Amino acid sequence: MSDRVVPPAARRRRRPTKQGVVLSEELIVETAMRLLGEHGAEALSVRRLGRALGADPSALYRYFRDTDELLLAIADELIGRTLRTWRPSGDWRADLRDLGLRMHAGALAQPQAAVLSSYRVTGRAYEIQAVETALGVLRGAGFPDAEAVRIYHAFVDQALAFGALDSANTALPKAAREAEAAVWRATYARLPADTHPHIHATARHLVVDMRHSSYPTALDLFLSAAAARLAQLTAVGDAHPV
Amino acid sequence: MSDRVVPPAARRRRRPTKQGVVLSEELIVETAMRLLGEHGAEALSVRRLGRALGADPSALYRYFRDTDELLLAIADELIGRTLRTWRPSGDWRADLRDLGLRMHAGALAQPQAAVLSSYRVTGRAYEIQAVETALGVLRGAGFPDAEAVRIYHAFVDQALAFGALDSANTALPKAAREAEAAVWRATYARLPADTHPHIHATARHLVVDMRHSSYPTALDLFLSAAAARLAQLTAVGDAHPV
DNA sequence: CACCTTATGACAACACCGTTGACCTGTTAA
DNA sequence: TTAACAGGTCAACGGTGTTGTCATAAGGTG
Repeated sequence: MSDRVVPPAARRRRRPTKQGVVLSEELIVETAMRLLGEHGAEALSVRRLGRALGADPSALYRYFRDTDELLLAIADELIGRTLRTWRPSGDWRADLRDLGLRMHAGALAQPQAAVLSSYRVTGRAYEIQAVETALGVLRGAGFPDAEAVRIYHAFVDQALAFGALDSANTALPKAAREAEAAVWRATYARLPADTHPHIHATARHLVVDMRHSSYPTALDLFLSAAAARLAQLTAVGDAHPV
Repeated sequence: MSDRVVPPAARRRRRPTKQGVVLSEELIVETAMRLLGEHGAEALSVRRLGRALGADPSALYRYFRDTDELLLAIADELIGRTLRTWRPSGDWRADLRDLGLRMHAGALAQPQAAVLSSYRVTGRAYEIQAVETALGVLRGAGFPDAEAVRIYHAFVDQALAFGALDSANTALPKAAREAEAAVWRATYARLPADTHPHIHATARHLVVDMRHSSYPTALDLFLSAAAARLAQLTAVGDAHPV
């Protein structure tokens, strides 16, 4: 059955479920995100979602072709929330920095959804808007098209990848997370100087540093390198004007 | 039943299965990796693995507490393989570049194991060895301890994060992956100039660039920035010698 | 050699999962 | 007023991870 899903625009009959709930794409996505936030990634199944909504699980297939399409809708909503409050200042470096930090924070706000969706291309409205915006910042800064795309790609993947990595860690069961923190104190900090000189010498820093996300550091290094590259390109451009 | 798994050292009775196979932790991990390599991510289930081994699925629970523990065993083997062939040249930048690319390639070689293990700290032998090695490269290059740790953290997280991101994409069902490729051609490449000027102007580059991993770009930017930072630190160090 | 213990494999069952074809019914447009 | 049909429901299929129970061959002991 491939024509089960009716495009949102064409929906007109809002028939309530047995339990009196009127379904909609928005309500389903909202409920899914609530489930994720409350009970973790494994709580998101078609059946559970149906139960949470007060509808038969199969009713969801009138709104999403399959679970993957639902996941993409969740991802896009996440992007939308991140983008909604962002305002460009005109300084490309500050703008990208702000955007990156917002994406990262947005991922951490919904770790389970971020883990499941960070590596997907949705092709949906918010995502398109985000691409357009970020590309605009880079082209406005003076990056030539090919370079703007390269830098954009690395920038957005870096934000998504770190967001997912840190989200996955956040979403870990409490016991596992504490066990990992203990490893740095109990294992690494106690390695002797003769077998592990470098770890031994820096143990103090490792214990402190490894607790936090390294994304801010990675982001700043990224922006520095991008700025250097822009300066280089501009210099060449000036030497050989079109 | 929590004491189902007998520690490998205590195993003595090697009773063959009905089909004449003698099980072992190594054989199971090997077979799992072969299965993954041959038939993709979705081919790895306890039942399939049992079938491939010529044993009842439940027999695997004598060797691994659950599928997660099996996956960590696979991941550990993966780390070992990645590190085993790496040799430092003495040029810190080339060495880090090589290490990063190897980690990334290693992740892509076993995508689903990478996805599930990238955000974990194991504290096991291979991991410790990797930390010691990478820290040694950075300190050898002249980074002061605190800075070496900062850079190390960002470097390793970046490699892991991109490895996981690209792995997750690789591990996608074929249909979903093709759908994503199509989104760039069918959706993004066709946006009109008046509503989405930046995407429209760079569509040609986007279609080509978004197909590949952006890790090499991100890695090179990272190394450039780190080199610049080192030069800066060294200059300060020379100006104010201890 | 025979006996006993027990590690380990096999079996069957459980509770889930995503998905779909067939059916039924309330909403809506004509 | 009514007929069409969108959309909710039901039941089923074939998969999944996991576990309680049982059978038996391996290996130590005498």
